[in-house]
Amino acid sequence: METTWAHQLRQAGLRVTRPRLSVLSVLAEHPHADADRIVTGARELHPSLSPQAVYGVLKALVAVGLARRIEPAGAPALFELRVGDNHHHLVCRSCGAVADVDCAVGAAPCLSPSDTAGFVVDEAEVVFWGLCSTCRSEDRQVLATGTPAQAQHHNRGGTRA
Amino acid sequence: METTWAHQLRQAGLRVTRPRLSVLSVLAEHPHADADRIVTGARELHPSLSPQAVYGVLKALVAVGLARRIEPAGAPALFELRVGDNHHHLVCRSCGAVADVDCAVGAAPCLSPSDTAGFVVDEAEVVFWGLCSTCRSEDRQVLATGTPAQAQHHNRGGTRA
DNA sequence: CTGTTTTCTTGACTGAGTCAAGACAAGGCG
DNA sequence: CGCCTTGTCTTGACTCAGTCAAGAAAACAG
Repeated sequence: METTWAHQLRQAGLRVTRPRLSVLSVLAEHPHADADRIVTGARELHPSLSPQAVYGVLKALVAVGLARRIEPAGAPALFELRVGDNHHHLVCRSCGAVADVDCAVGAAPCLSPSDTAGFVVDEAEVVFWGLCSTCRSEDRQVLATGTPAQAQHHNRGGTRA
Repeated sequence: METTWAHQLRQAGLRVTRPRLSVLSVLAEHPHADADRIVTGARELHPSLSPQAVYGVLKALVAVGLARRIEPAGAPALFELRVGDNHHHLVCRSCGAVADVDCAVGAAPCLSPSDTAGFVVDEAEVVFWGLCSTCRSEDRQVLATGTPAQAQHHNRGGTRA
């Protein structure tokens, strides 16, 4: 497995370094991690790793197509290793948890707008907003308990599938 | 026209103030403006207007449903007055220009994911990424002239429909 | 093993947006 | 019409995510 990362890096023309392998391994474990979580996770494998190094690694991985960057509105960017299949995302309004959804309609751009207004479209990005099952039950509990405080972002950047 | 804004504000339970009317009028002229452009534009009507006031006004307008906030990846948030019809957006990768697209499939959520992974979805947000006609011709020109520099973001936050 | 080139570390910096305290204005009431 | 309350705006400090740049370190070709 780890060896596979090395191969993929080399094939992409990137050197195989500990920071890169660490970041890849964190991404494999946490399929929708933000930069901060990646720093924390990768430091278990490479304690001296700096945030800037992670930003650099992520930029490189995205540039060669080994990772993909997604930016749900109002949250820091998330990164995932699932690339090349133009899948979409479910995002929880309450906790920020993200889940993958296979693209129903074949290859990118899986949808086409009715009127392109002169644009040449190459990708359709779809984000489904809603509440994950955990937050729904929490909200019910909150209501049942009588606590009126409205649900806020409890634990941003979740990775629960 | 201006009077209509006043009515809408009052109906929403907001006081009618010069900053709010100025922001609304800028949004009417520039249907996809970012905060910065709104500050600049609104200052023509109300020179002492501060950026923070604009942030406050925008937050209030969004909260009462008079405006909608969109956040294309990699760009500052944009605001629009077209609300309540769950339409979607075309975004130019090169200059950031945004155009509206009517939602092909009825009311929100106009799409439903195949597998909701336990989420309860209430909105499907769609962004079509591509190149606007202007940037396409510019890029062709660049190629024709032999300049190898790849197209970057020339003029973010455009409002061209 | 050595040299070249990429990559990482360290640290300063930017841009977008938030938070908080006090000044000011909108509009209800007398 | 003018005062008073309350919501809104101004001013200014601050946060968070991410970028830029210079030098140190590590990868890999030979």
